[in-house]
Amino acid sequence: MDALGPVLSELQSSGLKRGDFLAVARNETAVALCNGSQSWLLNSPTPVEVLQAIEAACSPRWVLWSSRVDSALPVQKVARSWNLAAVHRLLRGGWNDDPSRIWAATNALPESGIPKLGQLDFFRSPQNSIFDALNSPTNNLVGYSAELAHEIARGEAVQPDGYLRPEWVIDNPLPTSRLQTWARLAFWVARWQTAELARRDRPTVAIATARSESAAELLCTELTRGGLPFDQETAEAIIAKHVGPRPASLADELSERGRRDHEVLTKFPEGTRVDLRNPVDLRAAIGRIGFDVPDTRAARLEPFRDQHPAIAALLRWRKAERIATTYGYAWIDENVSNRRLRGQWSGSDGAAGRMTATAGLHNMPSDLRPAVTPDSGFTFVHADLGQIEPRILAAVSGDRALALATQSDDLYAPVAATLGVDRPTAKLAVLGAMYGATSGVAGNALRGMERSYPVAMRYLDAADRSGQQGQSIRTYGGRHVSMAGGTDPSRSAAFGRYARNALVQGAAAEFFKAWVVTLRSLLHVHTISSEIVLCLHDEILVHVAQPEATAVARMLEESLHSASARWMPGSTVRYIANASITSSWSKSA
DNA sequence: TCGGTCACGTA
DNA sequence: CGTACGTGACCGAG
Repeated sequence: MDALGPVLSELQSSGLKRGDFLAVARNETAVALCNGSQSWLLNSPTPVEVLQAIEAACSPRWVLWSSRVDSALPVQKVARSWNLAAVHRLLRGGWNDDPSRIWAATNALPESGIPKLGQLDFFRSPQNSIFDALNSPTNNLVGYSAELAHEIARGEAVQPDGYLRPEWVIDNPLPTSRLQTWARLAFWVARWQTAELARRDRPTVAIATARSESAAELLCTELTRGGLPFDQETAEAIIAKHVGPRPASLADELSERGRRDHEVLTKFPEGTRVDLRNPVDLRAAIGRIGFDVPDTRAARLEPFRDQHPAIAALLRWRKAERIATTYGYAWIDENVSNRRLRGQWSGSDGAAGRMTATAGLHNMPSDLRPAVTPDSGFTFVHADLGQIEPRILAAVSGDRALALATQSDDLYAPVAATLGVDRPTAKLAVLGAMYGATSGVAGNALRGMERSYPVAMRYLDAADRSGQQGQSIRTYGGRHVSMAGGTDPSRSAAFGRYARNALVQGAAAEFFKAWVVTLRSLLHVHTISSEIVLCLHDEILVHVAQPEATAVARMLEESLHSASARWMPGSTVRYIANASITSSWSKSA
């Protein structure tokens, strides 16, 4: 820590201002920093304190390689950050975000050439070498410092062909000897990414998205660590209702399973031998009792529920089987501890950029939601965004008529009035347009959409055409969505729908994250003892000390307004958050 | 042991 | 023949 004093004063005298990039790489005993002109290595048994002191003195924008490598940025709550992996996914689309790919992108090197460990052809063709690039007047590396050029020339981290050395990339935790280089490289990648975003049609929006996505990564780290408050006893009681009590042994489990199967099998004709878990076999058996179905999905069988006892029994069996296999006792044993259900959170998926989570956090059956309960003395504040996708469509397409409809609490009411159809039809027409539905939408309603909301419809059509032509697209916030493969004629319609949906779903995901990260910092600034414990695409759950619940509910609203104003300045689109204070997740849905 | 298919939960 | 995700059972190839 003795070294911290000089570093602090050097940082301050270097002209580092609030929000300026400061790259950091750390392990358990050391921290490396780079501000572009200088870099430092501090050996410290308490790297956390080092970063906190710098945060307090300078509040920079911390540049991190990724939340996996640097998950322990200890100044998360207040810190501004720039997550190279998250911004890389924004720039390039998809979910690949390892340092070797990020570095390759920064240096305009093809991903196909990224060396794998054990591959010894380091000295590939000299074209595309980083030295050529440095000497080219049109390179992507303009602005590299002499120091970084030397770093590269030394060849420690970077091969002669410009790629990161594979053996350099995989070390975790990072060796202290490499921290300073990691920090230097990070700084320049951040600068390059910023320049790349600044070249976009809407540079301010793109950079704001990059910051928001970076903050969302910090939130994901917190969600992964913190977990979802969960009452195991309640959950096991619900599971028991479906599949019986917790089996005492494997034999017990098997006999319970056999009993459930038997309930269904007896409903089939005498002597039927069918494996309920084998869809091909099952389809044949269903055919023999008179139902010729293309597949055996629940939705397909539902119409015949009352026509044969075997169908009804099978549908009940399916529900129980889902609980037994996916959300049963094993699921609890694997994912629940200390009253928390924990899964791995990711800030953006591979397609349109929604958050994802493992351990069933995003697809837990609603039957089990009553088990999501606050700690004693705490409560939940729950909110979901009402009709978010059509509102987002109104915003990103710039359709003034649709924006006018968003003024209503129920957007579909004015749309129905405009189209001259009933509300359910209006809703189908709007959703159908966004998702590219080809059936089930009344023709006159669709024509009404074209007539009344031409700007929104053209926006969706343009996306559809891009998808069909295999032309990649960008969301409002600047996320690249690859349409590679869309040129396959047999799949062009599917790509059209995919593109259409990606622009709406993707922008909604960006909006949602802007909202939650705003709330996250607002909660912290007001030192409310609360945590965001769940994000579900348009839904958020905050775990909060009871007396502060109403304050949190207020902040939900406040953060929605400030986030939407920042997300699209001057927009007249109205967003709705339905907030409630509740003692279990289920009661709020 | 792996990838593909089916199925199903959530939004 | 609306989209996305994560998960698990089963099948068949290796």
